[in-house]
Amino acid sequence: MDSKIFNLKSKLEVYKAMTGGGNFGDCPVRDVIQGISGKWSSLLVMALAEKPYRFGELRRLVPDISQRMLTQTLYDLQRDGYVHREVFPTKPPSVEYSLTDLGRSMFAPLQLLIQWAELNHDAVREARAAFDAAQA
Amino acid sequence: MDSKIFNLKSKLEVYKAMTGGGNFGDCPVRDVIQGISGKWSSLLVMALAEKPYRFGELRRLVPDISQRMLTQTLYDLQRDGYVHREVFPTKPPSVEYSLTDLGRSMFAPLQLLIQWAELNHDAVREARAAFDAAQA
DNA sequence: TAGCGCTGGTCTCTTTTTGAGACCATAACC
DNA sequence: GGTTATGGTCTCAAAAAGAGACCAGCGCTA
Repeated sequence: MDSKIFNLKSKLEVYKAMTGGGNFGDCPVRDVIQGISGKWSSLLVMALAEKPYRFGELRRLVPDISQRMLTQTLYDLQRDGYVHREVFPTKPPSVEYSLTDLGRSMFAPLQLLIQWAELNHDAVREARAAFDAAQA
Repeated sequence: MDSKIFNLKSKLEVYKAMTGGGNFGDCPVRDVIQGISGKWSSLLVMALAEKPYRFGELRRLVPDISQRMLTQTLYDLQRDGYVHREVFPTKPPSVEYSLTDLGRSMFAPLQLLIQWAELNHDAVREARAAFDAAQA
């Protein structure tokens, strides 16, 4: 009932006003963040932010993803309203995925995080190396 | 082989294997993003951005996290250079976790994503409901 | 002095998620 | 008739996450 996560949220009202009433499953941050923090979500959103892609194109674009996870991640992104899925009646039928307005809206802040990642990749790699060296 | 955190080492081994194999090197974004896109990472970084916390405080603050995952997530965040871990020789010894400069730097864009999540939580929930209704 | 709790973890066991890869129906093309 | 391409699904193994017992050391206190 009185989740401490809500307390955390309260303490973080430095950034926003406190919202009343909340319970266990109602940690908005985690609810939303978890939907886009999957292993492949950000990568796929990043790709679709560039332009719409078809299933096979995405598969070739992100070769490390398994077909199964590509299907599932796109399904989840579609369910959360970030991605639009359209089937074209060609033969064989092709399926195009594109960002919705909500998806584009979400990509704006996500892109900043991605830019940070690109800029600071070396720093993170160095931190890892230093940490592993210290542990050995 | 690191005897410490015996049960938690597999992720580390994967990291090492992939770093050695060069797979992650091909995608800096995924390399970094994956480190902060874990289920609990953003929540813990968010908490530590407010002020340093001790292990037990974090556990009480985020009661849904298991002690095991709290240990591991903090370990991973420390390894990537976002979090500093300091042991104080009190009795019993207490451990304080705080953000590093790199962590604070990363939190800046992360915070924007969190703010987006708070603002658009309702839109995402509605999208989910609509999708589920359409599927039924 | 024998229990009890607090500290920050670790260990084992179970469940959920992810990964690897085979399989499928369709139809055009060779 | 076999090959290619489409966008998937299905199964099984491996990895990650969750639940909860356990641990050592010290202070308290009964």
